[in-house]
Formats: sequence, C-alpha cells, structure tokens
Amino acid sequence: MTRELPKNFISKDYEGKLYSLWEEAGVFTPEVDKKKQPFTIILPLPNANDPMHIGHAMFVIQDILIRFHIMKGDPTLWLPGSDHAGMETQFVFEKQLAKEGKSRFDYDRETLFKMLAEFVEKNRLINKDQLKKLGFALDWSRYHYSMEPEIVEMVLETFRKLHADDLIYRGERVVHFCTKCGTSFSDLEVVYEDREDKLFYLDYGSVTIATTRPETIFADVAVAINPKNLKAKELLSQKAVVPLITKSILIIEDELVDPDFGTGALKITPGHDAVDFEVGTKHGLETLSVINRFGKMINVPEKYLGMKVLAARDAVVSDLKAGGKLVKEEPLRHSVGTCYRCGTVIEPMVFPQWFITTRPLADKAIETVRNGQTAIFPQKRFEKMYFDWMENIKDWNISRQVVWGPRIPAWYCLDCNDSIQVNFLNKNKEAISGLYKDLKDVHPFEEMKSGLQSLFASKESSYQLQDGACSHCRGKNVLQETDTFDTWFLSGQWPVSTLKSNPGDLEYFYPTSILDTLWDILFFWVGRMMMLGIYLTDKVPFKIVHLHARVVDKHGKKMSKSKGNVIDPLLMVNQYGADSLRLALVMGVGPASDVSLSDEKVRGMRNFTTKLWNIGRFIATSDHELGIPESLNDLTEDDEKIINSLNEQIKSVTAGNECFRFGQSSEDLYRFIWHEFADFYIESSKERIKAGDKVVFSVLNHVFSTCLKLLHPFMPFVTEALWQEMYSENGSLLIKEPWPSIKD
RNA sequence: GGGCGCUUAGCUCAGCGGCAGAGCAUUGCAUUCACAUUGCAGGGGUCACAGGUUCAAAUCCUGUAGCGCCCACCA
Repeated sequence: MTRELPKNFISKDYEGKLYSLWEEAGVFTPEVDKKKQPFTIILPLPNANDPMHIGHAMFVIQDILIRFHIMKGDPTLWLPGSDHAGMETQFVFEKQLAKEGKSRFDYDRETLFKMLAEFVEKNRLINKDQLKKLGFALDWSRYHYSMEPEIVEMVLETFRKLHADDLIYRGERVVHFCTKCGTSFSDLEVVYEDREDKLFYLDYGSVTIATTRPETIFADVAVAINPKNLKAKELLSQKAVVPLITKSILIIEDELVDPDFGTGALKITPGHDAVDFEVGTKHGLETLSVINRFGKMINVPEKYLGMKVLAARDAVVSDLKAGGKLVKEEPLRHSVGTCYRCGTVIEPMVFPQWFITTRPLADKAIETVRNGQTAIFPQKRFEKMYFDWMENIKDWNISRQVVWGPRIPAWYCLDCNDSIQVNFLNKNKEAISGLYKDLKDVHPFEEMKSGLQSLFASKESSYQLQDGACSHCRGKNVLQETDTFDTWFLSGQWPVSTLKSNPGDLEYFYPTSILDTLWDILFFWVGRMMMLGIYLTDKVPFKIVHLHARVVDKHGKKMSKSKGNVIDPLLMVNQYGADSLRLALVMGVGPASDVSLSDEKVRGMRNFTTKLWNIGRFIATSDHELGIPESLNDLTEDDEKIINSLNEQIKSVTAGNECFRFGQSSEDLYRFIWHEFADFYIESSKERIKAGDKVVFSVLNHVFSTCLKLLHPFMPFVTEALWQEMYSENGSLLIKEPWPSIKD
C-alpha cells in the first residue's frame, strides 16, 4: 500500500479526531488486572472556574509517563478532576457581583451558595475540553468534581473521624484575617511583603515604647522587656500608662522581646498580634479587641469608633502629638502580612476557629519520607524544604468564613448557647446582627435560619456533630456552623476520596505511583495529602513526588498578566499544534529548573513536527509495500550503524523516562531523528532506492516505526497520525503498540 | 535572621570528573529532488571570580560577588 500524505501535518485536522479515536477505544481506562502492578497518577485538580493557563500545560510530564506506561502494558490510570476552589472562586464571583453593584452581604448564605454553584457549573467543563486539546490521556470515566455529594460526604466523614480521635478542636487564637475577603486564613496563605512604614515612639510614662500600630494602644494590656535588659530591671516594680486613655498597665519580662529593637520595650496587645498573644497567654493577661471583622475600630474612645484602621492610626497619631506623647517617629522597613488573594493587609485577630492538631499527622508524614515510602524528586532540593515545614508545622486552621465550600458539620443549639452572634437578613432583606438572646424575642427562629448569613460562636459554645434536636436540651433551635472548610482540607484527601468512590479502585490503585506538580503547592497540597492520606489509609498517597519546572517567558521572567508576557497554551495549540507545545515544554529542560518558553521555541518544535511528517511522507511515497519488517537481513554497514544507534535510543529513552529525564531523552530523539536518520541515513538511502534496493526499505520502516513509538509519549498526535497513515492494520492504534525493546 | 538554587556562545538553556554542547539568532553557499517549516559549511565561550582536591575540574570541596526563590513571631 502506498499513500500520498499531504505536504504538512495540519495539526487541527487530526487532533480532535485522534483524541476521539483513543477515547472510543477506551485506551485511557485501565483494565484492572490483579496480577499486574498498576501505574497511577492523580491529576492536580485545576480550579473549576479557571480557564487553562500555561502551568496546566506542564501536566504534559504526567501524560508522557502515562502513555509510556500504557505502552509498557501496565494497567494505567490518570484520574482527572476539578476543584471548587472555595476562596478563589468566591473572590472571582464577588468581583462579578461588584460589577452589578452587589456584594455578598446582599444575600443570605443559602442563596449565595446556590448562585456560586451555578456560576461554577457554567465553567466547570471548560477545562475538560482544554485538557483534551493537549492530548492528555485522562480517564474521563473517573472524572470527579470536588463538590460532588459523594466526595463531600467523605470529607465530612474525615472531619468526624479526626474529631473522634481528638485531633479537631475549636481554638481561640490569633488568626490571619482579611477584612476585605471577610475570612481567616492558614499560615500558608499569608504573603509577606516588605513595606515602608513608620515606627512611632510613644511615651508610656515610666517607659517609652516603639510601635508601628499606634491605633491598637487601646488594646494594650502590658509592656514587656527582655529579662537580659538589666538597665530596665527597675521598671518591673513600676507601671506604664497607655496615653490618651491614661490606663495603667503592668511592666513584665519576656524573652520574646528583642532588647535591641526600638527602645527595648514592647507594648503587649494580645488581641492584635501573634507574639503578643503568646506573651499574653504565658502571663495570663487579658485579650482585648479594638478592631472588628470589617477592619473598623470598636471598644475605643468614641471619637475613633467605627473608623477604619488607617484613619484611626492617623487620628491617634495626631492626638498623641497634640498631647505631647509622641516622642519621635522614624521610617521602618519591615515585612507585612497581606492577603494572597486581594493584597489587603492581614489583620491578626483573636476569635475561635476550627483547628486540626497536626503534630501526630506531620510526624508520620516525616517518617514515611525518611524511610523511603515516598521519595521526593529532585530530592536534594525539596526534601529539606519538606522536612523543615513538617517539623515546624503549627496547628492547621481549617475554617474559612467563606460560603463556597462544604460547611463544617457542627451544629449549635442557640438556646444552650444564647450568646452566639447571629447575622441574618430579616423578612425585609435588612441585615440584622446581634446576640441570639437579644434578638430571639423580636425575630422568630425560622426567620433567622432562612435569612442566615453567618454565626459567631464563642470558644465555649457547645456543639454536636449531627443536625436535629439538641442532644442536650432537646430544643429545635439548632443552626449549623456557617464556616466552611479550607479548600485544601478537601483536596488533601483527593487521592483517597476519588479512588474510594469507585469500588475496588482504592485497594488496587492506591498508593498511587507518582504525584507531579509545581513546587509552589508542595506545602499547600502535597504536605496535606501526605498527612491526611496516611491518616485515612495508613499508607502513603503516592510513592514518588515529582516536582516539575515552572514556565517562564523567553527572558526567564515569571509570566504574569500585569507584565503582559503570558503565553496562552491554547493559542499555541491552535497555531503550532499540541505536539509542538508539548515538546517545547519538555525538550532540553533540566529537572525542576524553569522552562523558558517563547513563540520561537514552539515554532522550532513545529518545524520538527513537519520534519517528522515529511520523513514519513518520503518513506510512504517511496516504498510501495509499506510495512514493518519482521526481521532485518542483508544489512549494509550504514544499516547496521543506524540500527545500533536506534538501539541506543531505545535504551536511553526508556531509562530517561524511568527516571524523569525527559529533557534529555526528547533531545536525544530529536537529534537522532533529524540529524542522524534524516540528514544522513535517508539522504544516502536515495541512491539505493534508485538502484532498486529493497533492504533499505526494511531498515527505513523499522527505524521510523520504532521512532514513532519512542516519540509517542512526547508527541502523541503526529506520531499516531503517521501510524494511522502508514502502519496501522485494521485501525490498530500506536498507543496500543508495545514499547520498543532491543531485538538481538 | 535561617535555608536553598542559579551564574556555560548574542539570547534561552542542557551537560555535572576525561577533546566545551543544543535550540534560536548570525555569516556564506546550495536547492525544481520527502521537507524553504529545507540542506551543507562557518563564526562566536578564561564554563561569574579566588583558592583547593585530582594524572585530569565547567563538573568535586572552600570562600567571595551578583541574581532568584523558600522559610521565620523585624514590634
């Protein structure tokens, strides 16, 4: 059979069709064979509301591994999904609401939740098509969405299990709070930025203190000095006086105070600073709050009441100045915590949140990496990061004051806890806020429940883990916690919950083989999966963590919308084909170093695609009996040489794929195919073809068909297209061909 | 403050004990021939710097500088 191939490979004409061909043949859905060792990867689930960006294209590493293992004959599963991404999604949604002149406060939480669910539903499947465009061999029959009832139920079950094991508690601690987003965060979500601020020296009577936050002086409960500060020892018997309110406070000793900073005396404000809270707790001091969840002043002299923090700071400073209490001010460069999402300065505040006791979970997560049950790659660089984080981990605040996400399954009886603050929209859609005991005579319970926005329950509030009448007083006035789970609490269970939802999968495919992701979510996600995966199953969630490179622009700079240097993967796919983009992201890239991507680079890879196509075209048009030879005989020296070189490729590509050296193996293949096979062997074959040599065809077909197999994981479309044109028998697929081995 | 990484051709980067490499860019020539999305040939490098180990160092060790990243309770 001889075929006339078109001059170029028009990727758009083939990609969609080929993907359907694979899907219809079911090659992405593994056959469970208990005698074989499966190969499993869980896809890092993209956010459901996020269109694809270039980072997602790096999943190509996983696709290479997946296709390689499919061809090796392993039962191979790559499980896709999308994440509801609680905070992220709500942020995007609220921006949209703002455009319509609305805000989250205009709705009760149930309505808001429904709106969010609909919003996500519209976008959720977009990235499914996008992932297909890149050729990813995902098993769509096992696709999961993080807000599926079944998945959510497992997450709630985990919460109950942790609770039963005494690993969940409600703690009243300093939490990182964003007054704009209206929610607290875990330590990881705070982004520290260097800022230029002012350091104010204030006269506290017997002592002068230095602070950047004069507006919080109303919440001061002591002044602390370092015990080594001998000069200040005599102060201990005296009192300090908070200016403006002339409040007398204790002077105490604590080694957390840096004797060299400012005056060596630190004002202690447990309500609005984490260190101060620690000092306060140690010394049994009171915690006062002067800033509320909206970033406005409370519990302060009337003139400052209701002011925003920065306005209050200015007012307080000018009053201090007027009162002669401002000793001096100087500029200070220091780092300030900001909200990773909106950039607002994080307000440390004290109120109760749900925490996980992480120490026992982290200890196991450390142990399993130490004893090699999970290996981190590249080891040298990231294992240390992992251990450092796990060793210093603090309890994990898993509650978010965000609507979009699974609600924490705890219920409060309002009659048993009548000091709970209830925030709701009344019948007339007016916002009502107050303590239950003060409101219950005016507003019926049903009104509160149906218009509910949020609850603030004190640390002492009693709760139960199921809905229904109060187990204590049998009362029916029971409301569920309005906080939702940190998204990472849910995605931290993803390997377990997704596999568990298909009978038999957890037993067979877990622990998964490899988890591949960018290093930026090593702690957010990988660390949490390790802790929760081990907790739930007693087994590690994956045997290898592979951290891949970040995509940067052609000058090595991080891509960002504001810099205008982002590359849209789908545009690249349209213009040059998915294979070209894939190869550009992989070829010549060292392990976990940045990938510098540019239009030129993708175009270069497109040229290689064309080259490959034309090699096929040359062979197909020259050889009238196209086919893969069963054996190779009567070989010339050149034939032997190219076959030996091919065998080297088989060895090195196979080895390279096993140990994640894709940059090397793809580069070797590129060089071999273009500069050895095409430039040298094919050129010299032309004479032999003219002379009627048949042996040369057997070698051409042998080498080329083997190259297609070796190249398939990297460039699935063009290789499958060529296979279909040239070697497929009765529609057989390249991806179902066995991986090449060396025949002697 | 602690830790990590990087520095190799004009650009982006591989290589990580044994003659300094690739892609892009660049220079010259060729080409109705599978492919101009091509071929052949060429120019271009004290492998950041300073020491050390070694028969042999871009590669291993120590230090210095510049850049980048991560962690941390800099009020």
